[in-house]
Amino acid sequence: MSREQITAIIERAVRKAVDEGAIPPVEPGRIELERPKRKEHGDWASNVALSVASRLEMNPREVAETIAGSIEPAPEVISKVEVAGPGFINFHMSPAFIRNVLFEVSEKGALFGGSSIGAGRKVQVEFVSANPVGPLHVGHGRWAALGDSLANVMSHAAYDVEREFYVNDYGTQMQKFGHSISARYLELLGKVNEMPEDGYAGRYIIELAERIVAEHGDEYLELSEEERTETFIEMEYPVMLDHIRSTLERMDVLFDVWFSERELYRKGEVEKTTGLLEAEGKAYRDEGALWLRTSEFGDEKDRVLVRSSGEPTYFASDIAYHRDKMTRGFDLVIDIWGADHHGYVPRMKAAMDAMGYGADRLEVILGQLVKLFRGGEPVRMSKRTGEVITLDELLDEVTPDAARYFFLQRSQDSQLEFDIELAKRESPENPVYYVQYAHARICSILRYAGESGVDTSDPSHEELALLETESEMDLLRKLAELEELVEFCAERRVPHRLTGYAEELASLFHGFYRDCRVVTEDERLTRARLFMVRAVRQVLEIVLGLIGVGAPEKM
RNA sequence: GGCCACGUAGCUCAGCAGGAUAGAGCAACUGCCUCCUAAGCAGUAGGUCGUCGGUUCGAGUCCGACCGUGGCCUCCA
Repeated sequence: MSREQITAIIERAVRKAVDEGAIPPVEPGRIELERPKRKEHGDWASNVALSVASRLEMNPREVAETIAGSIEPAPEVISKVEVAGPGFINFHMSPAFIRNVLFEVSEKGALFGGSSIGAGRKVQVEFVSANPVGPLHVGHGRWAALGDSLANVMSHAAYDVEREFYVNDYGTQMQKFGHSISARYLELLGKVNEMPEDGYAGRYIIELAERIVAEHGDEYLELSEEERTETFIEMEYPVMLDHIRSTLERMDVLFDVWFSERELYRKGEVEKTTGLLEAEGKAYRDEGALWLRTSEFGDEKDRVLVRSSGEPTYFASDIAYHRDKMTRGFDLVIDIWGADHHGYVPRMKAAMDAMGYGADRLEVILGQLVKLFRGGEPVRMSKRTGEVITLDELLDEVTPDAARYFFLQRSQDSQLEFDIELAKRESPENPVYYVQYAHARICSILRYAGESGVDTSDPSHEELALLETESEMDLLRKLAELEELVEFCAERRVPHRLTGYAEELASLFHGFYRDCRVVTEDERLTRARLFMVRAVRQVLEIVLGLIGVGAPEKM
């Protein structure tokens, strides 16, 4: 709120200075306002004077003084305007204005911090989308945390968000899955059989085969390899899919839509899409294959849609899938992929262009991988033996809250080092507890207030003015930042910034707790502080909710 | 070889469309519980922001080259 107000005030001041001939005619341009890093620099700082002065080739300090002098007084909002440094104009908000945030939190409750920047925009976030041929690995956990929190924060910014999981239940990976089970099945029944070269070697495949033997004995022995593979695929992929779903549920990640690749084929969408592209001249035949002219849309070279064998590529069904997304009316589709798929981005964007939807309607977030550590020692993963730590195993050791918090802590552009020992520790080294503890501590204060029978009704404006110490004002200022934070995280797609804010807010609360006692003999001050503490609790709950972890009342 | 990301304190990382004296946690050291939760607080120490050049009034942030790490370069997914 106050950002727009101050921007408008600056614009008027610049115009006034120009009208009065104090500075030559100049457009203020886009006015940048930022939260200064240092407290002495006030609540907001603007560099208009710096940018205007450089265009006018004037002394920036003088320009700043002139603009600052033209600012209309608004004592109920701004207590002080000053020029500092090379020519910044710093704004100090009035304490009364700062305290108003408490009434806003009280009125809006769980909706506090919401923004309307995304209003009217229908967005889909597609993430995880693992092949249903095995358990989720730890990297999937990171992308689940990332996608879900991004969806949360975009929803809070008024985007109409849908979460989707694309089920790759078709094609090569499924065949490998079926073959692998078949091989283990034969092995268990004493038939000499070699595992397929590129099959899945994980222990879970053996478990699936063991269950089949236990339930069905040798009844599939007589089938041809092909029939057996088909049978096992149909029997077991729903099992894996359920498994994946329940793992995600443990992390409280729920999808609105589970979209099946098979359905695309069954409904003829893949064929229809490649046919359309060919009919429109966007795809052509060469050496028996059908190629999409992706090189005309920024890709390095053209890509195969349908192999010379007549088999569509994964790319073809992915295009059909994105075409389907577009027909569902999303203004924007965000795909979260593993960083190892980055080479795939230009061709998918090219396909969006080729279909006439425009590459801009697809955004791809590339999530970097997770490196597991245990007490500082890297946890080895071997694809050959299948000895990986699955997401489920991680969640057996680490609480889902800790896992989600750790996954979200780093920028998606950075590789994540996840130390299992650290995440397990229920101690101050673990930031998730630090934030949750602030919430629990407030709940304890509120319980205490309730038990001691003090008046907990809302304070008057006069009583609220009793909040005046530095630690109180710092805390109030931080509460007011939530809306900007939500907008920032939503627009830049950087949900990891939520954790930093949560820690800052918790830290300011702990500082306040040190300096100020809430429940005291002073009834009016007690009411004011209780009101503030309830607001802090509400905001912590909101932020923890966006991060996707719980807000415990006791610890 | 080409393309992409990353390189900031001993370690793991933030750093908000270029801004004022570069931040946090951990690890190290020093203090603080007759008091609403010490899962807390306060303090000390720790930096040529990979290197070199460029753009700018101003660069950790933008551009170029180089070095290092990881990933991808298939009619695989």
